[in-house]
Amino acid sequence: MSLKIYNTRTKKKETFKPLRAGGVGIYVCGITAYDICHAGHARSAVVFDVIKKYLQYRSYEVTYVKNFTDLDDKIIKKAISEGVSRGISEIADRYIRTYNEDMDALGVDRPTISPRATEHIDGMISLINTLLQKGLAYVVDGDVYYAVEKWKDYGKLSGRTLEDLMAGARVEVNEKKRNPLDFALWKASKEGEPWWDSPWGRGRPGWHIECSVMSQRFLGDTFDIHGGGEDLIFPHHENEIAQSEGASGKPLANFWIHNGFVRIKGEKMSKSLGNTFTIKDMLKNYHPEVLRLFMLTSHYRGPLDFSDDSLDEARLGMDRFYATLKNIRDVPASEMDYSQIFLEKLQGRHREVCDRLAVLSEKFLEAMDDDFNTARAIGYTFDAARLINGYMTDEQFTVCPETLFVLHRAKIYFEEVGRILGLFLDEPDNYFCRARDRKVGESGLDVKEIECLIKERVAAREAKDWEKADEIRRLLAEKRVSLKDTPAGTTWEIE
RNA sequence: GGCGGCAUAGCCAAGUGGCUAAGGCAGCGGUCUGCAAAACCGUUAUUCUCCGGUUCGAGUCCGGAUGCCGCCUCCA
Repeated sequence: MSLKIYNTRTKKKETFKPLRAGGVGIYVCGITAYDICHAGHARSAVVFDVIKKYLQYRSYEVTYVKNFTDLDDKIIKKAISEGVSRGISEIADRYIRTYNEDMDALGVDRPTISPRATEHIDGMISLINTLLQKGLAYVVDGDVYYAVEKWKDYGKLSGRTLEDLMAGARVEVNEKKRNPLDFALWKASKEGEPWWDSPWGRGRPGWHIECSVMSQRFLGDTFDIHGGGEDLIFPHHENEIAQSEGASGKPLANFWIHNGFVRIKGEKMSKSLGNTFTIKDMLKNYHPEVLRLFMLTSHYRGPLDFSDDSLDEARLGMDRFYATLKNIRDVPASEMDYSQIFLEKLQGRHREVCDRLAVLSEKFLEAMDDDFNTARAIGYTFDAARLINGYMTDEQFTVCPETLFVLHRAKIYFEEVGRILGLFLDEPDNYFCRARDRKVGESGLDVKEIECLIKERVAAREAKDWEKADEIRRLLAEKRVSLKDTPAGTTWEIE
């Protein structure tokens, strides 16, 4: 089996081969730290987190670099509007902190390296110098521009030619530029803006140059995977290629991966449309793994439409998984020893379940190998849940060494899948309590009162006083509390 | 205007030219259950927006039409 990845550069799925056997270098363009993160940031982060986790599962040593843009017009604007004393770094620090909180909550692993643009100004100046020496850039009044006409491959990532771009030019008029498509590598600072000394006077870097410098610094001239949201294909990544390849003469990245956008009611979610919702808001209403499951049940390259209904649906799916996990865990394993059970010795249903689980496990990996098809992979995982539920609710089911062996296998299956997707990491009881407690908080109900009534009902049921039991059920139902009688006792939740 | 993507059941969503078009949610029938819930079993697309073409064979490839969306301006 080999991993295939869709490469934006070639518009094809290609077999993945790392430059260095056993190791993979990934660079993903990170956030500009000037505001609270929204669902779009979450999607991108989760997608690349799963890609990273899967590569690690496949035994690659992954170096994952994701930058923070901590120097930018929007940050400057925010600092000015807030009259912040320490300027842009205070703004950037604040939003980097909230970003990290959000990512930790979502179960997104921290990157291997998270460099900040302002830490690499020297590198940017030296890269711009190289581009000037190579005749790919020019200086005008303290600004430095990249001359796109001098770079033969300009447009190769986004599939556009200079003529295409000219034809559709919606570019601001800037008389300093020789070609309207030229972009700034360095900008002379205006009054009140942060600045750094450079051979071209006091100024600050353009947007694209930081990624060229930081990726080269940590991953080398050429590395394996470069990723980001699909909106970055043009101009950001196109310009990165022009800068990096123009300077080094070597390909920047072998694979370009771009995730699709988050939408609301069919429209792109974006700050300019004002239809964003933040990660923090979503986490108030949903378990983080519900959000992950939702994002991973459609393919990373396609659009993903967020709505309360679709998130609620994802929650039901997640409930299903955790119910299965709870059932497995609640089997009284006690002291029963199954160390003498081996797959080869198993027969009948036990053997059949193990075999089918093994097939599902294989199919899961096949799906992941096919351009990280998490949607299909999760489909097989639902099959596995049904398989195990069926096994456990069968009337022949009894707790015995064979059963424990099979359930142990199931547990391993879910752990393996969960490690790759970043799911099933919570304790089942905790998962359900979190959901319930959240609702209790909203409804203002008294937990002690509810549990007291449940105790009464349990007693009534033991006395086979069905009338009283039903009366209590009805009483609680009026408060939107629904009861479930299971072999392990009565549980409750809020509708 | 230039470039590109998408269109699959009531809804969400996979689908790599060839066995019966994954999976989830909702619905319906059943098993189980004191009732209920969960779970399980069965069922729900003779067909993949429409029209042509290539092929022994197309949801999948090609051309066209329609509709929706994105990039070309900061954006994940």
